[in-house]
Amino acid sequence: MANTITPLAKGLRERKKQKTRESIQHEAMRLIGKQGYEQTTVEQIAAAVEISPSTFFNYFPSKEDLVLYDSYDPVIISLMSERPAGEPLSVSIRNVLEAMSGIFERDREIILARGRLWFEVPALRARLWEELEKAQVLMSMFIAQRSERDPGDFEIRVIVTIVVTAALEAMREWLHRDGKGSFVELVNQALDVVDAGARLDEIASPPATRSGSNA
Amino acid sequence: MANTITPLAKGLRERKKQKTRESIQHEAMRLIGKQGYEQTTVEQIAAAVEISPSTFFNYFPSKEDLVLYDSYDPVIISLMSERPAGEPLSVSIRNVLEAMSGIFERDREIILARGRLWFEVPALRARLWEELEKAQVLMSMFIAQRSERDPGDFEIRVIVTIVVTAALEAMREWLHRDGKGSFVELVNQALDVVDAGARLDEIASPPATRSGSNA
DNA sequence: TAGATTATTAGAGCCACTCCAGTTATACTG
DNA sequence: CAGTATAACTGGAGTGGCTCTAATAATCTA
Repeated sequence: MANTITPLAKGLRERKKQKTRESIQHEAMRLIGKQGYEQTTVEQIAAAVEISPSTFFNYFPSKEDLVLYDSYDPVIISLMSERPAGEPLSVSIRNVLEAMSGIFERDREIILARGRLWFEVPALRARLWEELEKAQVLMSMFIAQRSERDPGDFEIRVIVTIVVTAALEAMREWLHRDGKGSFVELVNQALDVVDAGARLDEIASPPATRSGSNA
Repeated sequence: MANTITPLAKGLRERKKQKTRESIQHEAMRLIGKQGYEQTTVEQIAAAVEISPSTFFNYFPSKEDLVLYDSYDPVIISLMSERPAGEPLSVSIRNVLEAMSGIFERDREIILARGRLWFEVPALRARLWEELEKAQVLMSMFIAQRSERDPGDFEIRVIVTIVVTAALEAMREWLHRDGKGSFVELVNQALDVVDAGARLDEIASPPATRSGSNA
């Protein structure tokens, strides 16, 4: 897929490298789309791109990274850093996503394909979490700065993790609906739940509570 | 570690199997504790228990399961199902954990050791998420039943994922503090954040901040 | 064009994990 | 208590992701 960011490569070396990188990803996605992730071996991908398997690992540290790698992060980070200081995280996310909804719509098909892989292939789902954790660390730093707290602050981390997983759940739902409808809207819905304190009764009518939570 | 649940094995076969299973886990934890997870091979573990590597995989589908496996789930499920219908999930969790705090204190050392592994070894952290997802499905079913909604309901899933990840973050914090202090209390703190709608300003006063964010 | 970098490669090797066929130990039946 | 069904255990061969290394080839710098 044509990359949004084409950093005007300098030397032949750089250009060639970038081309190889893209070739690998392209061929890999093609093969994986046809055969499935687990059924596609690194050897096959390497063969398709006409490089040696060794070289594959020069470009991607693992087969997983191949699928995980995307170019949205810098955009998100940049947008996030433009948000005003006092703003609650969930609001920031709403705004950032709103600003990105164009990109999402444009890349809908690709996001769909990759998203499906994420959730269907256990190895990838697992790795996805790793990536999200990195994102969370970043976000924690943002909020910490805004609020003059420590980036390692427990409450901040909780807030971040809540918001991120809510968004992820929205992604899952979106995939579940086969990419029909607006992803951004689903995230907003998920964030509504967050804002409501994750209580069902704030959303629907509560059933007859014989409650009496002791302790 | 002596299992809480000793189901009064019937035949010799069953008893022997259980003993082997425990041996494997015991020896494995010993080796891992001494050498680290990645440095400990299945072959070594098998050798220590005097079984063949093939047999290892008869007992545990993967090396990861070895560390992940625990016996709290049934307890939690049972306690959860006793919670009254209208109760918000975060409240249920608070109560369930309160009821389990005795167990947590008793098994403190083991939980600490395993917890550290979870978060330090990437492969395990990844698998942990898989397990948590299963737990989330279960919880969704509980709430769905209570609230007469569909178990696949988007909002329910969001609520569940929020609460679970908040609790997990509490676990991380607890480990970060080397197991000092009460785990249950940390979970409560995390759930406070959930209840407050994941907003910092509900917790602390918003600062003046010179914001910084340029771009 | 010479020399320093950097990319590419084959090959050997590690380890988790699978599959299979043969053996051995327990359980059940008459 | 023998005989057979059943399930556990085993070695061995194989796969695939991934690492390391040492040699070679391509590109860049001067």
